[in-house]
Amino acid sequence: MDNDPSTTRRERRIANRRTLILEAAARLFAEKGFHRTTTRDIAEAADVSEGTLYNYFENKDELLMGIMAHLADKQHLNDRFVGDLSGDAREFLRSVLRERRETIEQSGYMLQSVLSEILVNPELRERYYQGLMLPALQSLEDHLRSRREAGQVRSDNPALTARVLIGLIQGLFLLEVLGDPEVRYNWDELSATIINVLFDGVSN
Amino acid sequence: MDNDPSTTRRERRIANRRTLILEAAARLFAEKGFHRTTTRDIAEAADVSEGTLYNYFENKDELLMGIMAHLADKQHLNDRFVGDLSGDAREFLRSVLRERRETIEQSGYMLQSVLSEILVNPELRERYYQGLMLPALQSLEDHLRSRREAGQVRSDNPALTARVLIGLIQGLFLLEVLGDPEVRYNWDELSATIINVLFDGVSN
Amino acid sequence: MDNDPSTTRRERRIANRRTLILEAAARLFAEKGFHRTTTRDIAEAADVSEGTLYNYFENKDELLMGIMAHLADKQHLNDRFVGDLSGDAREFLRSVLRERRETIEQSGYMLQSVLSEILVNPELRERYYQGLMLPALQSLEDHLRSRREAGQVRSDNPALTARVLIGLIQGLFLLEVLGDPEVRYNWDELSATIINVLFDGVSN
Amino acid sequence: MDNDPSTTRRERRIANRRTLILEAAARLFAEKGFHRTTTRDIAEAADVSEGTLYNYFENKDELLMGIMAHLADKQHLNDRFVGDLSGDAREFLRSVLRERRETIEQSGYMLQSVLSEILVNPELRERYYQGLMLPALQSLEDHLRSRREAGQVRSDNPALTARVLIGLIQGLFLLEVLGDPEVRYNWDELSATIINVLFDGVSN
DNA sequence: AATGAATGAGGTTTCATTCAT
DNA sequence: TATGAATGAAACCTCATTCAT
Repeated sequence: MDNDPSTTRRERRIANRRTLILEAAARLFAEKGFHRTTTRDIAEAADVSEGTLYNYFENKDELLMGIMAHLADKQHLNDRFVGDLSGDAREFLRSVLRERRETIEQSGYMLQSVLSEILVNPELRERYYQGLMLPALQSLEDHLRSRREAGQVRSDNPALTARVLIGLIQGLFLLEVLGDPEVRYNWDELSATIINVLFDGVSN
Repeated sequence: MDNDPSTTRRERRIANRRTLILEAAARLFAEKGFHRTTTRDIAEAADVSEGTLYNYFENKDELLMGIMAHLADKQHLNDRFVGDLSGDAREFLRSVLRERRETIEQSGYMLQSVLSEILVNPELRERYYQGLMLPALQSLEDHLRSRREAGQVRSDNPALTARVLIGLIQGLFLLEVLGDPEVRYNWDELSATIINVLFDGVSN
Repeated sequence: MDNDPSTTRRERRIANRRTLILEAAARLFAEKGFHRTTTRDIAEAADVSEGTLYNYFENKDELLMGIMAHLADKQHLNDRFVGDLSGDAREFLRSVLRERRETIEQSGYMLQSVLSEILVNPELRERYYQGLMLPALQSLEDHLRSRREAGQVRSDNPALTARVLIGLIQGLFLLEVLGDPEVRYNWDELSATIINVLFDGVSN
Repeated sequence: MDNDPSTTRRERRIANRRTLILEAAARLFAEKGFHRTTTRDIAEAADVSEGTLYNYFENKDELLMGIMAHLADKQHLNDRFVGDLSGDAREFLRSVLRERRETIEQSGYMLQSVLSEILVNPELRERYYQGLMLPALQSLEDHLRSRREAGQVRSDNPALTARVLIGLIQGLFLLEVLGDPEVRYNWDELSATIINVLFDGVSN
C-alpha cells in the first residue's frame, strides 16, 4: 500500500506518461515532420493506445503546443542565467555557447520539430516569438546594455547586437540540422571562432 | 503565326504556366505549409485545373523540388558574384547583405516554403545541403581564403568563419519570418551593425 | 443501523440511483438524441462515474429499454383506468386528454427520447408496439365496444376508431415537440375542439 | 457527339447521381437510423465511392437536409392542391387521404428517416416545422376557413381544427411505421372511418 | 493540352466498454 | 461499490492522383 499523501504511484505514472508521449511525439516530428507522423505512430512509440493520447492531449496540435511549452520552460531557466554579470564578457559568451550546445544535444529534436511548423503556421509562430524569442532577445539585450555601461563591450544598438548573436545561434542550429559536419563535429573550435570574430572582428 | 524558331508562343506560354504554378505553390506553402496546402488550392491560385498541375509536375513533391531548383538557380548567380575580389572587404560584405535583402524580398516565400520541409525531410535536406548550402559555404570560404592571402582579413579557419556568416544570415532570415520588427523594418541599421561587429568586434 | 426488513437504506439509495441515471439519460436523449449523447454526458448529468453506469445497466442500449419499461409502467396504469365505463362518453374523452396532458408534462421527454429511436430501430419498435401501443389500442377498442353496446357511441369498426383516437394523440404530441404554439399553449381549447369534432363532426 | 446545348449526357448523369445517393441514404436512414448508417453503407448502396458522396454533399448532415428539401418540394405541390375548393368537403378529405397514402407509399421512408432525427435535433426540427409543417397547417386552415364561409363545414377555430387533421395524419403514419396492420393493410376502410368520424362524429 | 469528377487509402478523433485500484 | 484511465474499433472526412471526355 502506498500511502504517500503528496504523489501516489498512480499520479506519478500519469505525470510520466504525459512526458513520455511528448518526447515520443517530438522525436517523430523531428524525424519525419508533424504531418507525416500519424497519431498511430506516436501511440506506438509511446507504447500507449491511440485513445490514450487523447486523454493527455486534446488533439494532435496540442502535442506541438506541449513541446513548445517544454522548450519555453527550459529557455526561461537560461534567460535567468543570462542575467548573471559576474565573470568577464568572453567567459559569458563561452558559457552561453556551451549551454546552448548542451540544450541542443538534449532536446534539439524538440526545437527541430517545432521550428518546421513555426515557419508555416502563423499562430504557432506568434506564440513562439512571444514566448521564446522575445524573452531571449530581451534578456540578452539587457545583458549587453549592462556590460556596455560597465565599459566591457562596445555596442551602438544593443537590440540589434542581440539579434546578431541570437540569429547566429539559430542559424548554426539550422546548419547542424542540415548535417554540416563542421558545425556538428567541430563545435569547440567553432565556438572559439565565434568568440574570436564577435569580440575582435576579422579586420586586419 | 509565330515563326520565331527558338521559342514559339506556345512554348513561352507553357514555360510561363509552369512558373505560374510554381509561384502560386510556393506562396501557399509559405502561408500555410506544404501539407496544409492542397493541390486544389494550388490549382485555384494558379488558375488552372487540378488535372493540369499533373501535366507540369509529376506529383506534389515535385513542386517542392521545382521551388528548390529555382532557388538553386538564383543562388548560383550569387555564388559567382561572391568570386569577385575587387572592392574592399567591408564593401563586399555590404553588397552580400544588400543582395541578400533583395533576394529575400523577391523570393523569401520560396525559401520559407522549402525550409520548413527541409527541417523534417531527410531526402530534401540532403538535396538542399548539397545543392545550395555547400556551394554557398564553399565559395564564401574560397573568398575568405583569398582575402586572407591578400592580407585583407584575419581568419584562422576560413571554413568555420564562413559558417559564422552564412549561419548568421540564415538565422536572421528566421527572425524575419518570425516577424521581428528590428530585422524586418530596420535592415539598413542592422546591416551596419553586422559589418561593424564582424569586422571590428564588440571588444572594448 | 436500518433494520427495516423490506427495503434497507442501501437498497433505496440504489433504486434511487438507477432512477436518477434513467432520468438523466432520458432528458439528454430528448435534448440531443440517443447517439449524440455519450455515456460520459449521462454520467456527468447523473453525477456518477462512467464505470458506475455499468453497475446499473448492462450497456447503453439498456438505458433505452429502461426508459421504455418506465413508460410502459405508467401506461398500464392508464390502461386500467380506460376500463372504467362510469361517466358519460364525452367526460371519458375529456379525462383521457387531461390525463394525457399530465403524462406528457411529467415525462414527455421520456416518450420523445424513445420515439426517435423507435422510428429507426426495428427491435425496439416491436417492443414498443407490443408493450405499449397494442395494449392501449386494445383497451380503447374494448372501451368503445362497450360504449357502443350501451348505445352511447356509434362505431362501425371500433378497432379503426381506436386507431383514429390514438393516432390523433400521438400526432399532437409530435406537433407539440415541433414547438407548435397552438398545441403547446392552448391545450384546453384544443381539447374542447377535439371532443367537439370527434363527437359531433364538422359537417354542417 | 452529344451537342444538346441544354443538358449534356454528363450533366444528366450527375443530376441523377445526386438523387441516387439521396434515395439510398434515405432508405438506409429509415431502416437503421441516421447514426447507425455509415457513409460507407450509403456509398455502397448508391454504388459510388465514399469520396464521391462528398462531391455531392458537404457532409453527412447535408444528406438529411437534402432529404428534407425533397420532402418540402413534394409537400408544396400538395399545398397548392389544398387550395382547390371545387368538389364537396368530404370529397376533398377523401382526396387528401388518398394523396397522402400515395405519398407515403412512394417516399414514406424519406419521412421516416427525417422524422427520427427531427425529434431530437432542435435545428432540424425548426427547419421542418417552418418549411413543412407550418405551410401545411396554414393552407389547411385557409381551406377550412373558406369552406366555413361557404357554409360547408362547422369550425369554431380553424387553426385548431387544422391541427386535429394534420396531427391525425402524422399519428397514423407513426402507427403505420410501428407496423400496425390495421393501418397498413386496411387503409381504405380506415379512410372511410376517418371521414365518417370527422364529419359526423361518433355521437349517437 | 486541359478539365474536373471519381476514387479509395489513410488520417484524426470519438466513445462504449473494461478493469485495476 | 465506485471510480476513471486505458483501450481500440470504427466513424467521418480529406486529398493526391487518375482518366474519360
